[in-house]
Amino acid sequence: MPKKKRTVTIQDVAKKAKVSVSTVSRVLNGKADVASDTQHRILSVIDDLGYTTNLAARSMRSHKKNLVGLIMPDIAYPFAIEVMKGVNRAIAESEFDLLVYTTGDVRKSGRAWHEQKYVSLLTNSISDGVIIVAPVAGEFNIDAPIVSIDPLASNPNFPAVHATNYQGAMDAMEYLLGLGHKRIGYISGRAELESSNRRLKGYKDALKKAGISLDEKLIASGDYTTETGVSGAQQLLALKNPPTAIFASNDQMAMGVYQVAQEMGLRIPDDLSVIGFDNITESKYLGLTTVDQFISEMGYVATQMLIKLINGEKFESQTYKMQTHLVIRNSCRNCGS
Amino acid sequence: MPKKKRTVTIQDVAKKAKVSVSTVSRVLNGKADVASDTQHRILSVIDDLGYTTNLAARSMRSHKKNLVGLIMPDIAYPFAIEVMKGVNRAIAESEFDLLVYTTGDVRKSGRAWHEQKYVSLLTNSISDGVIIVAPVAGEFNIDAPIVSIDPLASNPNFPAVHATNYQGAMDAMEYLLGLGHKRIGYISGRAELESSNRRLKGYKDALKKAGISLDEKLIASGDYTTETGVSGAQQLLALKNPPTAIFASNDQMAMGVYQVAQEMGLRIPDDLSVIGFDNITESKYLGLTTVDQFISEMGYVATQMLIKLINGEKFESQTYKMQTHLVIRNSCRNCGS
DNA sequence: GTGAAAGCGCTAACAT
DNA sequence: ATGTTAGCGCTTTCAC
Repeated sequence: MPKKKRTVTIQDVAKKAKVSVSTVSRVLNGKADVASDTQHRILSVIDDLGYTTNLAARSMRSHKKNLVGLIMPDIAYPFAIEVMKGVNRAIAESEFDLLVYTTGDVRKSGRAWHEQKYVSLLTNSISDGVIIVAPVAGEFNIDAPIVSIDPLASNPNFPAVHATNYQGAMDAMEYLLGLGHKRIGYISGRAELESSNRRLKGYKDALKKAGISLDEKLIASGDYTTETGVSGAQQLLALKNPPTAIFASNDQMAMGVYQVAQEMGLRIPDDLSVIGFDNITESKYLGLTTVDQFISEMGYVATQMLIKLINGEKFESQTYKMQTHLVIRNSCRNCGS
Repeated sequence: MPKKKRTVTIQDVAKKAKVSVSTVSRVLNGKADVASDTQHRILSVIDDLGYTTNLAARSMRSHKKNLVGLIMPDIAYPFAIEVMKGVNRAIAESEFDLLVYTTGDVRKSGRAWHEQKYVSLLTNSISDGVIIVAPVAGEFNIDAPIVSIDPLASNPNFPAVHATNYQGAMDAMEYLLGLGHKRIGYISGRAELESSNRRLKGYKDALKKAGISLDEKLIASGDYTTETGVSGAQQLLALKNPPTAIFASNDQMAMGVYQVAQEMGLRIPDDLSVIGFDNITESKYLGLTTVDQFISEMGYVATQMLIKLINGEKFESQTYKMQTHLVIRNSCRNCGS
């Protein structure tokens, strides 16, 4: 067990195997024209010395890294974790490895800067392409493959995976309206994201369709964090004429609403119907109704898209829509009363 | 928005700013001795060109990467996610960035090989040190800083973060014994891990202390996955003289036990007491009693240890013990009857 | 089938 | 204060 030995290089292998570095390199890269005799010798030396290729050096020359990067907000964010699971699954089925970068809290300043930095770093340094979850920046001055999940509203430029956000919000609203609710509060998400826009539009259109005029006071603004779910719910429930139902535009905010309802002694769903988009956190155990989207699938699909891009394969669409799905976990006994 | 331009190098910056590459490099690395005039010129060129430094090239020369690697099992594994949150928090407070590598399913073959490969890759290529969660391999032929979380039993060689596994198991057993249980089943974890050993020893010692002789049939072997929780519970409950309580050596396996109990129509905890180590998954919503350990804290602490190692700081202990904590979420009405 | 040598983009002496 | 130059470890022509 040699201790402080310096890192083993291809030179060391070459020397010990009494061949040139180029021959070792050939073996390392599975080139055909190496005598199987030398091949085996080299292989055994590699094993002996415990040599592993220095990725940095390799990628510097060959420009092929077999690595994809995943850039996402702070992983305290459950959505990101779900995505990561899906990405991981696709990676396991591929020849690529995964590098994960987190940009820190969504609300922290400097996020956009981080994101830009990481994208550049990853693409021109060590990875062949990147997946960005809920990005901040809209453009990246690089031409390496990028796929985003839950992209910016303003950015139709590059491939992305979306949920059927509009339809999902409509489904949620139609459910609530069907129960007889007339005053339905809404807590919005990060305004710059497409998902947030589409969900809000679903909310508004559903009201219009039902012939209910929009009351701006019933819309609280949030950013997809539990904290804004709490503050949104407090704001809405403090109204003179509070809503009988609250549609939180994601699951984390729905949890915030749930907390506030508990504190105020409101029973769910009898005193207050709560519905959330996405289904990740504890909400499923608490019986909140949700619009599910198959988040880990989004990661899976995005990864497959990215790999195709990297390999230069063509594929039909630049965007992919995941179906959402209304799940009623709890029904209301005296709704709209 | 120039499209297919090849990647911008330090040379391009130097040329455009009419200085040498070394001057650019100095600016990039915040060296003092650059005229603030040239400094600004260079900075603005960098901005213009959208230049970012090629990490691979840099790390190849400087051997300083400001990156720590986290190597862990497939992230479907909830323990790993918790750890990652803690690591991420420590990273956010530091000058380092985080690279995450997953080695795939614990049960898949080739894991040890992957792990070795990643450790080498990460340490000699792109990161300054690594954290390994629940490792497979016991030794690594590199001398870069390594910290492990939930390490192998056989490996006192390098720094690690443990839970107070023995004490936790004792606490759990004393609780069950205190309820009057005489036949307590046990489902073991991945045998090669220290945590598994210590927990099992706690189980055995607690029985001995209570004067109950060990019945080997009451020990089912598992590997910390829900599947083995299921199979273990099936095995134990199929005994002629089945246990009245089951101590699953982690939370995921406790969930497996819970599932089996449900299927068999056993009420928890009245028909069967179930206790699990760790507290991560749904078990907390289902009222299972658990021995909590503050898993994300383990990630946090491990990261801080690693950073100290990287910076060459000395610190007292090579290992760190996280306290565990028995949480009774559900009490039993007719236990031991 | 194998070796020599150039060079990827960068940093760190060593010059000036 | 700035430029010149020698590599870091690897892959890849181009020889032989």
